[in-house]
Amino acid sequence: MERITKQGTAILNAIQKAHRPLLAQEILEAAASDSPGIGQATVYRNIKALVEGGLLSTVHLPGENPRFEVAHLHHHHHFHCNLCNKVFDVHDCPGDLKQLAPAGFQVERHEITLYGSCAACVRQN
Amino acid sequence: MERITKQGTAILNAIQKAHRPLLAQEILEAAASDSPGIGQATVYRNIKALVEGGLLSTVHLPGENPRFEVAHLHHHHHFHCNLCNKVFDVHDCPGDLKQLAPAGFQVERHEITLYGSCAACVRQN
DNA sequence: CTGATAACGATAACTCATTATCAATAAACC
DNA sequence: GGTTTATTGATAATGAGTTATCGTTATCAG
Repeated sequence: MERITKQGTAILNAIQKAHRPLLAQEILEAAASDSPGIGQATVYRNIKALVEGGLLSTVHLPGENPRFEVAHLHHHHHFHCNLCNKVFDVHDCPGDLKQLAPAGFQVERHEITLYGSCAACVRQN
Repeated sequence: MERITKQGTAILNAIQKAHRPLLAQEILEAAASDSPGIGQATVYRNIKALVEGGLLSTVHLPGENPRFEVAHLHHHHHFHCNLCNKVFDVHDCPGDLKQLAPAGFQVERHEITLYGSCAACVRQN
C-alpha cells in the first residue's frame, strides 16, 4: 500500500466515518458509495494492510465474523443490537473483574459484550 | 439417536466429566479413551443431537470455535486460560450492566469473558 | 508526459469446520 | 440366535470467509 488510491481512501473513510466496528461486508458496502464497483478482494487487502499497520484493530464478538474499527488505545467494550445487528462501542466499564474468577485463577484481561436494542432501533419500535 | 451405543455414551460421559466447555476436537480426544477409534463424524453427529435435545448448550467465545457443555439453567460466564487454552465456567457475575450502555440503548443480556491463567497453570509457573 | 510497477477487479483457489454419503457394523426386538 | 435397521467410520462434499492469481488499470517519480 505505497500508493494512494481512490479505493483505499474510500475504505479508510468508510471505517472512520462509521464510529463503530464494521464487518468486511459492511466496509465493502460503505466504500462502494465513494468508489462504485470496488471489489471485495480490494477490501480484504486494504483491511489486512491497515490492521498490520496498526491503524485498525480487529473486534471479535462471540460467534460472529471479525469487525474492524479505527484503533483505540483506551479500554472499551461492545454492544450488539439484536434488531439491526450493528455493533457499537461502549466506553464505560465496570472496572476490575478479577474477583469473579475462581480461587487460584489470575485474571489479566476481560471482554464484555452487551446485547439489546440500540437507540435508533428503540426509537423505531 | 434411538439406540444406546458405546460411542454415544463415551461422548456424553466425556462432556459430563469435564465440568467445562469442550471443543469438538477435545470431545473427540476425551471420548477416544473410552471408545478408541471413534470417528469425528460420530462426535459431530452426537453433539448436534444432544444440543437439539437440550442436554448440551453451545458456548461461543470471541474469535473461537464453539464449545459444548452440559446445559446449565443459571446465568454464568467463562474464563479462557491463555496458557493451556482451556475454558472454565465462572459462576460469579457483576450483576446489572445496563448502566454501561450509551443513553437510549436497552440492554437485555451480557456476556463476559475473562482471560488469564487458570489455577493449574499458575501452580506450574 | 511517460515508463515502471503498485494496486485493482474478477475469479479461482484455499482453509477449516462441519455435514453428507454409503458400505459395514452392531443395537435391540422377536 | 437371527433379523432389522440405526449408527458408525472413512472419506467426499459442502459452505463461508478469506487469500492467491493474473491480466488490466492507474498512480506517481522522473
